[in-house]
Amino acid sequence: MTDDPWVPPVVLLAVDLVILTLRESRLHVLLVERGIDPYKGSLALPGGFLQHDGEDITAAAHRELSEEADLDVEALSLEQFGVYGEPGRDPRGRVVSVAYLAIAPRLPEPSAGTDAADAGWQSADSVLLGDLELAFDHRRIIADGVERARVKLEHSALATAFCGPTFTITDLQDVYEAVWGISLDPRNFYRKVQKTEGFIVPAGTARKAATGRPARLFRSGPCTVLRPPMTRPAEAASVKE
Amino acid sequence: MTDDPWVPPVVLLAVDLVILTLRESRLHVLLVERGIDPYKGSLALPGGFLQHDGEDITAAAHRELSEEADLDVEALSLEQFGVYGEPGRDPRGRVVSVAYLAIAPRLPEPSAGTDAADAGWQSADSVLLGDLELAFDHRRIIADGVERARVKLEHSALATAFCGPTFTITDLQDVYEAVWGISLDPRNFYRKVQKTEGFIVPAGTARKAATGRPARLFRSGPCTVLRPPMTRPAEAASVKE
DNA sequence: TTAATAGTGTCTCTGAGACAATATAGT
DNA sequence: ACTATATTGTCTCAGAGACACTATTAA
Repeated sequence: MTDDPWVPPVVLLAVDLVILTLRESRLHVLLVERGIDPYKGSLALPGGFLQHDGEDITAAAHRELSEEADLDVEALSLEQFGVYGEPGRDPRGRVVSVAYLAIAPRLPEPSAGTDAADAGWQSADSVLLGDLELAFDHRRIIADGVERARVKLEHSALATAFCGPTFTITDLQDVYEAVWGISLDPRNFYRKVQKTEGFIVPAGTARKAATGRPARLFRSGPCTVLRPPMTRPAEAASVKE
Repeated sequence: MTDDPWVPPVVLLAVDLVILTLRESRLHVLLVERGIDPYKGSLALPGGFLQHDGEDITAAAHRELSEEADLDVEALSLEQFGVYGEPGRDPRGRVVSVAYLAIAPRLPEPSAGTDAADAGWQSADSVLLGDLELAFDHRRIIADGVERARVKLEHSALATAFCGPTFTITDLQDVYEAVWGISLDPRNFYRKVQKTEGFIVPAGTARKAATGRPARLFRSGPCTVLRPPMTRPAEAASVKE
């Protein structure tokens, strides 16, 4: 064993995006089908390696976000929530992946029945509980990301990021119910949300559905931290419906 | 411009440890003096590069923890809380650092006045507010780590990790006051802590200080998640004392 | 007895949970 | 009028905050 000067090992750095949205009042996550060989054909999170040596990690996450989904990147919430670098997780070598959580509002349908761009949205329940084949350790990353979203809904105004620019209180309640996987009392929810200063601000009256009283519209307010927080019921590990 | 096959850039991966403890009822962080040239002589967080190519990141954090402080690694709480990989943060090249938060109980003094090993413990206030010269972006990492500790104290039983195997309720209160930087009512604290099921369990009676009624001793209980959480007062950004 | 710290009791107010009642639209 | 949804009230109970009081030790 010679006395070579020690040099630190290098790793490949990647970003993975857990992009969540609501579809039919259920939490969905954006997945893509891998086109190249490690796990080719399997579903995986959007993401990839740093593009060039000087690219910032957050910038890479934003870039992937605008590549994979073509969303208004600036308006989206995007937050780092974990690092995954277990030695064996990628057969190509030592890959360390920084995981980001993004929340997207319900997008307008790509076209008519064109679920080609739509194919990527998968129900979070089926991904987490089902036997869907996922690449790498992406099932765990999704689980961690969803859990992070659940916690953030308690303490921040993140829920409004699931909605469009304006929304009704019922829309907002749907977000909480879908992400937490439980049912909430509409009356208590209404009271709570209204009382929380700066969470949502009025934005006119809606002309919405076919039947029933029209709901008031709101847009997200200035406050990002909810005080007091939204309280998640104790049995919030049960599955909805 | 030729059509070379694109290869992803590589980075050097490091871990940095924010090790917190209590000394004289004030929050302290462990810093070391850098011996080699980037920022040589400045204070920095304990940490370093991965040692070999197959080393797990968490394992590297544990290794650094037992190297820098020689603490009982198994007993310590150690949790990843962020990634710092801005391109310009290290003059040596592209270094991405995974930050860990560790909590250590008050250690027995290294010897008599031997503050050689003691020199590393710096007051968190002076580090965050002061003009102490810190290497890299370590001041921000410390700020993020301290903030993480503050939040975790609300929702988990982390506070007991600052104490020894047994402690009094006043000891525990000191932890909350030091980390949050506020004063708490001893009577309400007592009631709250006692009522929280599984947080702390009795462990005999103390024979403690020179004067006053001896306090009961406790050890940390089985519950790690506090329900309901400890509520941090609103003005918890003010400085204590 | 006094000093010093440990621990208990009480009152009030806010906020969560359960649930009834009213308002406003379309048909 | 009837149906469906939105919005407002009311009651009760748990828990936080403020504060007075009792208990147990050493000197």
